[in-house]
Amino acid sequence: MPTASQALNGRARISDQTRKRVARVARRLRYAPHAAARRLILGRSNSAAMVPGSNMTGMFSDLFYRAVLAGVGGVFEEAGYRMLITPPLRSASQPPQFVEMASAREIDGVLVAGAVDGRWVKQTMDTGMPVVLLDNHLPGKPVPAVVNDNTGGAYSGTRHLAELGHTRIGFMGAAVDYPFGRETHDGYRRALTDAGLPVDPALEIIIPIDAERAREGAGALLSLADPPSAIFAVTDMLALGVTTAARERGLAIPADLSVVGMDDIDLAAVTNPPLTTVRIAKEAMGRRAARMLLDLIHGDDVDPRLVILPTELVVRGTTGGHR
Amino acid sequence: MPTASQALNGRARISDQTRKRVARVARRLRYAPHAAARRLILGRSNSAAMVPGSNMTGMFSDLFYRAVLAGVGGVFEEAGYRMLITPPLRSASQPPQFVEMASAREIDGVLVAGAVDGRWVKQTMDTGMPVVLLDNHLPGKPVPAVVNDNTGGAYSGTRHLAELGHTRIGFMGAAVDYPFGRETHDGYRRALTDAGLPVDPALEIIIPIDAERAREGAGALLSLADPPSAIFAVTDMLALGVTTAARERGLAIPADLSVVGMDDIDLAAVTNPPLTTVRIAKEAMGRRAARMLLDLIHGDDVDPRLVILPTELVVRGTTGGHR
DNA sequence: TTGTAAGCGTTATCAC
DNA sequence: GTGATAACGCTTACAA
Repeated sequence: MPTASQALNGRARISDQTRKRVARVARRLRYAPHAAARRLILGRSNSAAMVPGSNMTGMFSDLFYRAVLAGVGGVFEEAGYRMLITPPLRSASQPPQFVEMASAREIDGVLVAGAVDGRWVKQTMDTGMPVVLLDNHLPGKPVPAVVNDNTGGAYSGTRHLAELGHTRIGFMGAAVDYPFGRETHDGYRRALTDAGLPVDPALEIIIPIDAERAREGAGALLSLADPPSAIFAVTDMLALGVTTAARERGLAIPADLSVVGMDDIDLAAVTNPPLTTVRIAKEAMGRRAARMLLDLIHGDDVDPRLVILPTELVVRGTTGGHR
Repeated sequence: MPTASQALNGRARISDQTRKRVARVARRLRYAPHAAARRLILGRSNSAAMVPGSNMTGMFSDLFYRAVLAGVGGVFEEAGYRMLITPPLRSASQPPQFVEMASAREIDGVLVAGAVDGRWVKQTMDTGMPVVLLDNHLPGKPVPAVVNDNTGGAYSGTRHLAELGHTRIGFMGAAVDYPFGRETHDGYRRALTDAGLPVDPALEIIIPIDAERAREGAGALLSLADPPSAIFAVTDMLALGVTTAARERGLAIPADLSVVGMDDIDLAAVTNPPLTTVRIAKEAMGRRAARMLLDLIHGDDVDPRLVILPTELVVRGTTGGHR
């Protein structure tokens, strides 16, 4: 029996002939090793949990996380690791599924994407289970994390509008309870200040990420007595809601209203007109976080603990000079 | 050691005092049983794989499958089962992750939602692993499945329009490679025929499920020399694309164009005007499929193998009489 | 009521 | 280069 194991796993001093014979028989018998038995003796499962944070409404459908997931999946697959996605968080009082999976040693590590209660993260790390945060970080806590430069991204999107001559620039922010919301807001305000523009709270609106809500919100902004001539939205979905609202009011884009989004989802390039946006390195985020987790699992120290990925302004058709 | 096991699992003749003492110590030691060891001896893992079918790519899937997932998750949680979601299908030639997980006995059953290559389903079932299909069925194969009455749903949506006096009723179908596409098309045509209306292929358009594509497609239909006065779309997202296109052309809904969708996603009730649609019992679909899988896992026979859930026409504000 | 021994399927260790 | 043996952590039969 050990011979078979050795042969199949390509481990040790086994003659080529035996190896082939074993392989043939295994195939004929449709033999597949029992995962539980392997992980019991090996002490690892070669799998990790991918946890959709509570801000992640859709799962795969969410265009943002789909790209992130592709990055994570690619690295895992290459490393022979399996990614298990856990269901959306359940009844708040009970520990989420990943906590149980971690304490039962079903997985070797945890990757949390987005908003999560820090308590569960701590509890999981306390058992020695590696955890990496993605698109989120717990300020002040030494939890390894990979995030986008949200502040810098919002800054550059807003600055782009200011440089085009806009002086009344609206802000459509996200009502989410993880740093993304605050950081984008900071970036927007800082850009205004640096451009010598006043901050006007009347031009700021903060809503859940949802194209329909964005449409309504944008409608409100555009109905102002002194409406903005440009709007920075913190995600492309929100920006698309803004363009819809503008269309409904007969406003031409970018002639009457300039719009900048953030993400650069696939859809952004093919809308009419194509969306000017701040590109987030989504796949890179996923890849980086996955590698970090793998390093942690292998016992290597990761440095730095917080990786901040730069954004890139992509100027397309929804922004133009202020008349 | 066995005493501890018995005490914790509430199995046998253990004194209440011992039981409590064991529980206290376990908590203090933060003891959690090792999943791999348990499933090795018990022969089951109390977990099942939830597989997102290959049609679940775009954002449409979001709202539809979220509801389905809620149904599945509820039943599983109640039964003490864990649901593991596998990543979207990878490079086509390799077996998808659920096949490997099944052959390694990592899971006790598989729930596939949507389009899937029948080959992998067969291979999995051949190993004795229970499989249930959800929102999909393999015609002619005895794979247990829970589906919506797509034909009947499309029929009732179309008939509703015919009964309102519309004689030129457009069809916006889904280009997907699982029965849903064909079935909805059948239902539409049958309703026309039964209403004594001619089938005009010029009024039919079949596109990927995507609001943006629907907008373009609807634009084409509405630009016809003799345009339809009503459109039946096979999903709410498509229907929403139609209403957007109509708005762009200055058409009033329902005065100038009646629209019916299918799904009844949450969004449908709050659009302006609210969408008339054919409601799919999404949560019930999930619950039913989950129970079926659990029965199969417990060795019970399920009967019938194919469960077809009825739809319900929900008349709201996007349909009106033909002038 | 409790403790002892066996065994689930795999791999690592060690004689042969 | 190959085969026996032990061990991973747990649960279940069975003996005390």
